[in-house]
Amino acid sequence: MDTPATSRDADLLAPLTPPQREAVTHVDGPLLILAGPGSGKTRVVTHRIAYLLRRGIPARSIVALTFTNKAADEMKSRLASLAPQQSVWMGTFHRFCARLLRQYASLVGLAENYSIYDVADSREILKAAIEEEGIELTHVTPESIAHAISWAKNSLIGPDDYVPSRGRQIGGIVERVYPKYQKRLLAANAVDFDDLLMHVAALLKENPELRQQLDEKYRYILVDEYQDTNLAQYAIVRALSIDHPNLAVTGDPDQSIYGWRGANLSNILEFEKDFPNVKVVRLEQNYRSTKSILRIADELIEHNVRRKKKHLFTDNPEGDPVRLYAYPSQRDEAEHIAMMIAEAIRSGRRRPRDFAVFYRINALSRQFEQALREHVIPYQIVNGLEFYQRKEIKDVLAYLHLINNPRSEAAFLRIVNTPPRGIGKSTISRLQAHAAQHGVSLVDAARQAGIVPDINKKSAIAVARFVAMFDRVCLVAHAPVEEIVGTVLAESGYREVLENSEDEEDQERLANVEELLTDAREFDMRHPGDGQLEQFLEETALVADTDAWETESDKVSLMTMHAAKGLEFPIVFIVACEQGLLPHERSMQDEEKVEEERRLLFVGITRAQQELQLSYAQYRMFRGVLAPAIPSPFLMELPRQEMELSDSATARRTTPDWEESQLASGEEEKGDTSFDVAAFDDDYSQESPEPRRKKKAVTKVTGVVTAAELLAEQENGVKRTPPGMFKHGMHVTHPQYGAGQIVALSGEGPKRRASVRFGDGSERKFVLIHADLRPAGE
DNA sequence: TGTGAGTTGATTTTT
DNA sequence: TCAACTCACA
Repeated sequence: MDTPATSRDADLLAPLTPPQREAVTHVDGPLLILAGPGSGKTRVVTHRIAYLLRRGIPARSIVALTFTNKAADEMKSRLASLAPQQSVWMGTFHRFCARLLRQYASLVGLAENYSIYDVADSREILKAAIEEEGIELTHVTPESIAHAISWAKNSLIGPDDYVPSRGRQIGGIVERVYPKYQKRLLAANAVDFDDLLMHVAALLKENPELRQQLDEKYRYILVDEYQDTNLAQYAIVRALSIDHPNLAVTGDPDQSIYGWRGANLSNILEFEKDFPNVKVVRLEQNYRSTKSILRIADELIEHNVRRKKKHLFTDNPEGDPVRLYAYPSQRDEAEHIAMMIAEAIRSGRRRPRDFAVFYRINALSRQFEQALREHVIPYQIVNGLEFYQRKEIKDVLAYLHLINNPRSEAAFLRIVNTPPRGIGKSTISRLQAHAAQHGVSLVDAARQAGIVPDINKKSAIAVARFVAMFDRVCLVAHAPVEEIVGTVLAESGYREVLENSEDEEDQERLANVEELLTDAREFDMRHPGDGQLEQFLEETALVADTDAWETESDKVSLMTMHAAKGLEFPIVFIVACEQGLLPHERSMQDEEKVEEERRLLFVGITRAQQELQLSYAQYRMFRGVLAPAIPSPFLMELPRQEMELSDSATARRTTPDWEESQLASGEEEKGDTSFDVAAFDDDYSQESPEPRRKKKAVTKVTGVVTAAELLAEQENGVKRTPPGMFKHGMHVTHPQYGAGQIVALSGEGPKRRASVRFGDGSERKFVLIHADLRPAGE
């Protein structure tokens, strides 16, 4: 098969560097491409597929597996321009498995019309399983049980093989709940996300002939983001590459950020051991970022131990120094960034789409949304309540799910009384009991509602009406999807309820439901012919939030660093680089997790092409409490001497600014943020130069004065309001700052502290027994 | 059975 | 902060 490259291939190979070319022209045998950020990985993969096709390998023998739909789409469109008319299967692991499972469902105890449950559906089933076992959750949450089960599935540990690790309370619970949960899923003819992988892995393991057949069918397999594969994915790919080990994987251990989802870094670190005669290609030249950005990234990631060393380099220009900014508060952070963006756009230097703001957790997006709105800058958020997660959409889809798979427990529970039709909680649990007792589905139990004990006549009639309605919509099960959705909306009364509602939100819901109709229509056009309901449901189940991101629109992008993987932007702001957030508090105990957090920041940094700013706030409101923030320890690992720091006083100081600012964050007695805003004087604080300058002066004094103030207070016999008097939301006055309102209280006794927001928008913390803070009007 | 007020409790990342 | 859950009442 391996014919050498010819001059015919010049168009394909000419634009490539030698290492890239080496990877592209590798045809048979395992191939490991270690691709640093911005090293042209997608280009290599697509060019290689085009090259394989030119060598006469049929398109149907090639499969490209990606992590996200977005990545698959990107690959598809790139390949389309290289090798038009050729349809190579590209998609996510989950989609690939869903498709296989459709075909071989019976081998794992499912019917081919199985449902794919999303996280919310799965959670409902899990709760039911927990209840069934009669477990009182005291120290564990359904969340943690779900995580343990997910972990087990990704590690290919079935419900009957689960052995709890000793000493952990949760283990025993999982051991009991996992089999019940799995039984329920099978009874409902449903799978969760993890099952898609686990079932297929089991399928391949237990059916050698089928494995061989599929190995033969998919002779050339490419896996993108290999560093993020888990054991199940590894097993699947491995099983399909025994007779034809033409497995090409690309990845970067330094960009592995899904350990919490079971990704196993060993998969890539030990690829060379797993597959003999591996061809290894390293792509280390970066075409994306400036030298200064790349150096920052490199220095940071050097602090990780568990990695393959590599040296990133670029021919790109040096570029501006990376900025490291400290802000007094999150509000200042958002405001300043929005202002810089607004300014760059107004001057015509930049367009909104040139900018991206990254944060660790979605909850941090609000400040930035608000600030961008105030500056009338268009933006898009990758996350939020994604379309298919909205209640009204899930409701309507649940009808479709139940039509497609009448055994689905989650779908039944969701719609049986949506919209309200007089079927209450007790009736439903009686139906559930009846279903469990007689081993029938909930729909069938509902059919027998008349004979179920304890269900009164009124309720039984309501249930009968529901069943009749369900049977009516089932009549159109094989119609085009748009027609099914239309019938559901009409027959269920869902549309009527929304139309007659006064609630404005319901009008929005109605619009969303109409949008779903449009979706269905588009789907029908793409899939002519009837009976496509199942495929429509599969598509909707496997789309992710990140897929909604619009590449083309001219907007500022807001997203988590996880969502940013695989993207690039001219200017990037990474915000809230604070301990507890980055690294996240749940990762701080474990050095391996800290390394993953470091990689996450590495991913964020390496998205930037021309400019990068890292920032943190000294006070942050989180979960409704204002607390001092400590800069992320990762920031201290960066070469700060070559970065632009926001604190202009730094140069004058002999002590490193760092320790001091940390100290300041912890020392509330100063009564101020002790933040040097001098660096902002030019652009930022112009809107209100007076309060700012005053604040700066105050900073210098209060730190020293607190004690003296206390002394003076004693001498003068000034009466302080007792700390106990202060209440949340109370209006207060301060001799220096004027009128304000208490936004948070913390601590007890002499340490009792209050956060006060003043008229100028600033927030300050006071130790109440020290500060001359009085209730307003006294 | 449905609704609304009030309380509590928990807060990451995503196919 | 905010969503989920409880509980009382219509």
